[in-house]
Amino acid sequence: MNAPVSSPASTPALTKNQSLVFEVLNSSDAPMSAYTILDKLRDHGFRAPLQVYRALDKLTEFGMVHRLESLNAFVACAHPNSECCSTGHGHHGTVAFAICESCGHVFEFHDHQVDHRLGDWAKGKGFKPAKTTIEIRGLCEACAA
Amino acid sequence: MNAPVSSPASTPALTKNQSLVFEVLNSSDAPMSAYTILDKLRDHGFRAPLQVYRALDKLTEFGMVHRLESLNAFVACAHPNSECCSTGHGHHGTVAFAICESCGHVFEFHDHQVDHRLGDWAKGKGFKPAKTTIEIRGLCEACAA
DNA sequence: ATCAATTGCGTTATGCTATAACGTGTGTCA
DNA sequence: TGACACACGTTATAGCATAACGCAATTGAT
Repeated sequence: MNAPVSSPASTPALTKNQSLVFEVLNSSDAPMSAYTILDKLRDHGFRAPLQVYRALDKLTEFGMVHRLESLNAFVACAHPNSECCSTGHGHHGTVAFAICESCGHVFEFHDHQVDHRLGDWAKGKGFKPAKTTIEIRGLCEACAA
Repeated sequence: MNAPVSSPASTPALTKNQSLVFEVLNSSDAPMSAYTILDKLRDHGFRAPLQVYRALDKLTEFGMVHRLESLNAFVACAHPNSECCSTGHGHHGTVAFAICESCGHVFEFHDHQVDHRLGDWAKGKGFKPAKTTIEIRGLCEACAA
């Protein structure tokens, strides 16, 4: 009984572990590390980091979760139904993040011009992009005040 | 005899450890992790990670070294004398990196329009950027062939 | 039906990345 | 000369991530 469970349709069917991990991330205001997620799920039978990492890998592949490289942490996608996400297949955008170093809040956004500009640079150099990371660390409006 | 040694002028005076770490990074084609640097410097008396991390912190502050967040690794700045670098003070740019996942080579570049665009987004949101990371992972021209 | 391939899962062990906390020596400068 | 700042060395520990094993369930082709 480890197979994915059918679900409402739009989002891919998630397994139990994937759902649990996503729930935890999705109800958090701030990014969480894999180990923090693990701790939140001990009551649900999670014992080892790999259980979390495996779920995170899939969720990331589905475009439901993003990894923040500068934080070694993860957030639920803020625009789950937009085409900007999903590494899996047809997408046309890179997601950018602004991360408040005071309150931890993450703003996710997308900018076509930045995309095009980076894409043009790559074209000019013959570089084939696979994944692009854009992260702005700083202070959000509320915290900068 | 632990104080910085005076040097040619343009670059800040580096201590012995800082020079050693910078030399290692600067003569490498690809980014290196702190621990790889440590191994390269065992012959020079390095014993502990902190010796490397402390030097890297300073070199980064001087703008002579960049940290690649998506790799947990470090590279020597490719444009040491440009104003684009140096987190320390007056600079106007964010550096972007294209990282070849096959050969490991890193291309460092700068794009004002990307900068402005991200800056505009931040202004609009009242977000105060402190440090911006832009990293494109993919395949360089030679490796994509 | 059944066998092979695939995928998810659980567990143990391990490896890599980074920092805390302590004490030492040295140069600066009021 | 005493307070301070800074670089350094060492030990210990914290935090992030994956390798390698074996089992269970599902899928799909023959």
